[in-house]
Amino acid sequence: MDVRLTYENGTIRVGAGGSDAGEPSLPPLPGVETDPRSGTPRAPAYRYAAIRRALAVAGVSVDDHVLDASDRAAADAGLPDALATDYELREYQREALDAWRDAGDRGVLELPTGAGKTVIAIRAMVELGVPTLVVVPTVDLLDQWQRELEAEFDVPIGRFGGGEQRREAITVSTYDSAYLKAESVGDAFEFVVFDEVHHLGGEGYRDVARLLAAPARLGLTATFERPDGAHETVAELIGERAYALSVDDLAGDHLAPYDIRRIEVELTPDERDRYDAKQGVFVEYVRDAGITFASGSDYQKLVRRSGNDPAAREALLAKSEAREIMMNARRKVDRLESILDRHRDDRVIVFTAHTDLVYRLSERFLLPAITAETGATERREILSRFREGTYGRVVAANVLDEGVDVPDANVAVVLSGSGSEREFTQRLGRVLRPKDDGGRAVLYEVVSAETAEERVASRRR
DNA sequence: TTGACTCAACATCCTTTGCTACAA
DNA sequence: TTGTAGGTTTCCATGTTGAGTCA
Repeated sequence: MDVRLTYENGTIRVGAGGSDAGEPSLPPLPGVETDPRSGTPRAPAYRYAAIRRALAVAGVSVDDHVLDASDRAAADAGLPDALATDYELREYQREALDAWRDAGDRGVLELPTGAGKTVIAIRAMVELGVPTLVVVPTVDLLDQWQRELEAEFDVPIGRFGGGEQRREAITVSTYDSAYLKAESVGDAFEFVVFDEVHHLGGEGYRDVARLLAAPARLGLTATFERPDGAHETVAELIGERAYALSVDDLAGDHLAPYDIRRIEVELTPDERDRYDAKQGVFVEYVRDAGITFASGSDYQKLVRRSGNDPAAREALLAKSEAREIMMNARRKVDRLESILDRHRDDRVIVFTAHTDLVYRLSERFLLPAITAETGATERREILSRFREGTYGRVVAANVLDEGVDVPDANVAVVLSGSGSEREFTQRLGRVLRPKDDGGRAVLYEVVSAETAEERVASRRR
């Protein structure tokens, strides 16, 4: 018996081979179901590798055409000979890559920002020598990867995203463009790299991984686990976490040593009155309605309830106002003044959660500001002046957390932020590139005393 | 090519407590 | 009596991004 495998719009079609007519009697194959309309057995494309393994175990001979497009692309580009690198991996990078290869060329590497995840992926591309798709969350990262790959390899680099749709044997793509194109190019790559792979947990983005047939899959992130538990879906699509290092494993060695200093400020009497009143409305509603917050999704229940329960809506609005009061407290701004004084000669990034505060700080301390409203040109200008030293400090909302090439700094001030461990790790990562003078980095965390922010702050650590 | 705009998607959003209806 | 699941079928608000459209 002989089974024919083909790729079709994001699925693997399992059909009879040429040797005998009719449907073959198949061993149980992972993910394969019979399409009710056409009567054809097929599976989501990400099952391709598992199907191949199951058929091999059952001793079934296979007529495999799934990656024909990938093979043609490899031949056209002269792969694998065209891929080479002189770069020597550091010891932990080598260990990480070996762990991934031992896991069957599948899985996620969890390494802190600045640990050199890109070079590990490039080395993996050289070792596999097959057509590869690199998927990233932002256009900024798209540019960075394209530059790196063009510097390293002597082949044209394709690009999906930022207004360009050009496929090559080695191609970089945004998650959004990959989502739009996955069905039509799912058979053209044998290896796929997901940078900042935690994004793949999003409802829509996970389809990108489902529709690609690529058997080799590498996920890169600094923070694999997601509060909503969706990292389990990522593990199913990409593979389990194969290797992990924390910031502390590398600090002092390959990353700068650092201190975290927590500063508590009191609310002003007026802020305290308003905060207690608003927070009280929320807490009272939660208590009366008997809502518990046993799991993360319980908050969603409250939000849904607010759709037709005016009291729930009022409670949420009150909570939102209370949050704003504690996060933008007046004395945080006063405290920032003394921190900026103390670090006159250092390179400082100030992080906030709200854009209003960014502009207030920008006005009061004459700091260049970056928010979502800052255009691409102006943003590049500010970051480049920060890089060359014209600016010694910059203030930003959540913009600089991820996916942007931010110049080196040695002092971070978190005036406000969410309870997200990911956000905190990313912000810390902004000051951890090793310093020429071997100096320590410092992160200040400014928190309003006796507010919910104390809980928020401990959650993210 | 660019810039301004809209739209959709994603992420965070969290108190110190014990209800109510139904099935086994 | 005891133990367990409950329910919705999208979304109070703010911030951020990429893609697409149009001038």
